[in-house]
Amino acid sequence: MAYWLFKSEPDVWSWDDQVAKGDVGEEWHGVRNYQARNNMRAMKLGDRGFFYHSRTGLEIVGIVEVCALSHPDSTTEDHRWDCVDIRAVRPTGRAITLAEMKNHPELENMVLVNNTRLSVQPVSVAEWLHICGVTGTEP
DNA sequence: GCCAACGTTGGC
DNA sequence: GCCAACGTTGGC
Repeated sequence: MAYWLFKSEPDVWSWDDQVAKGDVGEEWHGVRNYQARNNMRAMKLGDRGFFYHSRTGLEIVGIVEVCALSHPDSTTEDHRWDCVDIRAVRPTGRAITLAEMKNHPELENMVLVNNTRLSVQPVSVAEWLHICGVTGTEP
């Protein structure tokens, strides 16, 4: 299983919105960046990801699961853009902010810390376990 | 709200 | 195919 991180501005699509979708989940549409798209194309069913609030909040608030493989983005006719569906699994034991993550040497190579602009990004197993441990979250 | 970083577009 | 101009993201 691989691990990922999904960014969303909570004003547009928040963790609460995601939770409200239940096990049906929601299409992660609107990504118009090749790197982020390629990450989604590489995802497998059951892969897990952190749900991160960008712009407002700047913190990881929950864990999601890939529940549909990459497919055409229903919000555009442009066939270049695909996306997966994700569903909420559980909130993190507590939120962890970007500022806090920057203070953890174990996370110094995390994409989130080094490339602020990639909206769908990989997370290493070590990073995943570290963040789960620190926040009291079942991995 | 500002602006740095980055990605994309398009003229040449 | 290069690169300047432009647009967008997202931290601050």
